[in-house]
Amino acid sequence: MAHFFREKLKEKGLKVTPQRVAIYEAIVNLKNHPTAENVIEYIKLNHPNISVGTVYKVLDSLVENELLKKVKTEKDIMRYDAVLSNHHHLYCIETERIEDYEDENLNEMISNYFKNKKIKNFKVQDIKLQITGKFNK
Amino acid sequence: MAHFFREKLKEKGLKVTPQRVAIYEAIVNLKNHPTAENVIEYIKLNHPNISVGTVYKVLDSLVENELLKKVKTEKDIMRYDAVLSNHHHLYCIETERIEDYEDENLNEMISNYFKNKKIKNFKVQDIKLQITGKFNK
DNA sequence: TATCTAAAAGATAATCATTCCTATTTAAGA
DNA sequence: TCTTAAATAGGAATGATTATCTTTTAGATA
Ligand SMILES: [Mn+2]
Ligand SMILES: [Mn+2]
Ligand SMILES: [Zn+2]
Ligand SMILES: [Zn+2]
Repeated sequence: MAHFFREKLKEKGLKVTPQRVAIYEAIVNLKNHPTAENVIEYIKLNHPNISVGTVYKVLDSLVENELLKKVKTEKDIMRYDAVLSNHHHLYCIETERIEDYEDENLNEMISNYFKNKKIKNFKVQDIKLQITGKFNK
Repeated sequence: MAHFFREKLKEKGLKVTPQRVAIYEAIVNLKNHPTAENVIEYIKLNHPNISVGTVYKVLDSLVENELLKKVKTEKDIMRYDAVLSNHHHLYCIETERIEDYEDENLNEMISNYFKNKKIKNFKVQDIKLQITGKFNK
């Protein structure tokens, strides 16, 4: 589980520290694309002396090294994602909930569409859907 | 130009103030989905006494009343959009540039796709593409 | 047109997520 | 085990945003 992560750190020349492992596991376990604060709260249970600055620095460096991604939101609080595979997001219009949405057919349809239809003056690297709406219940 | 805006304010029961008009025009003219700071800088040219708090308050209330939209980003600085029609965004991976992308065929294709393919436990209200990549120079 | 008043703007302090700084600790290679 | 560059802890600083309080004003009314 954390083995993949340790290997990735080594690949990138980053030291394997308990803080980095804990922060990564927090993101994986918390689901719902947690904030730095969510991560700190979660980690403090088992790792009470972690420093806030460390959490922010680690999150930043993991994003930099492509072990995490940031999620685009309309808030000034950053949220993080441990799912690196190509997927989309469901944004709840009444809560802060953000869920993953995987859909291989959709990916293919969009990728086909942009194989023909080029956008002028723009080289596409990645396409994600932000699907806003309401969760049932 | 600003006539539409004045009418909309009245509809919503909001007073038509010079500050609101100036802020709205700033967003329209600046393009590139400006930040509050961009707006303040722009407005100060013709309206030197505007208060920072007013700008934030007005932006908030215009979003609330659906005269502006927020743009989703990975930064803790909010950006605003005066284009209300259904459109997508091109995000530059190396600069802060965000451009509008309108594509009626694309909208139709996606809308058709989700007419059949329902997402379980989720009622879709709006779908936008965030297209990341690079602008040609 | 002058008067009235709730809403809005201005000025400035407070908040709080994030960043910065630096002394101390530690992962990991020799 | 020793060494050292990298990382962490702890606390101060930053800066976008929000809150508070006073003054002004848009627009309704007489
Ligand atoms: Mn954001
Ligand atoms: Mn901030
Ligand atoms: Zn995700
Ligand atoms: Zn736009």
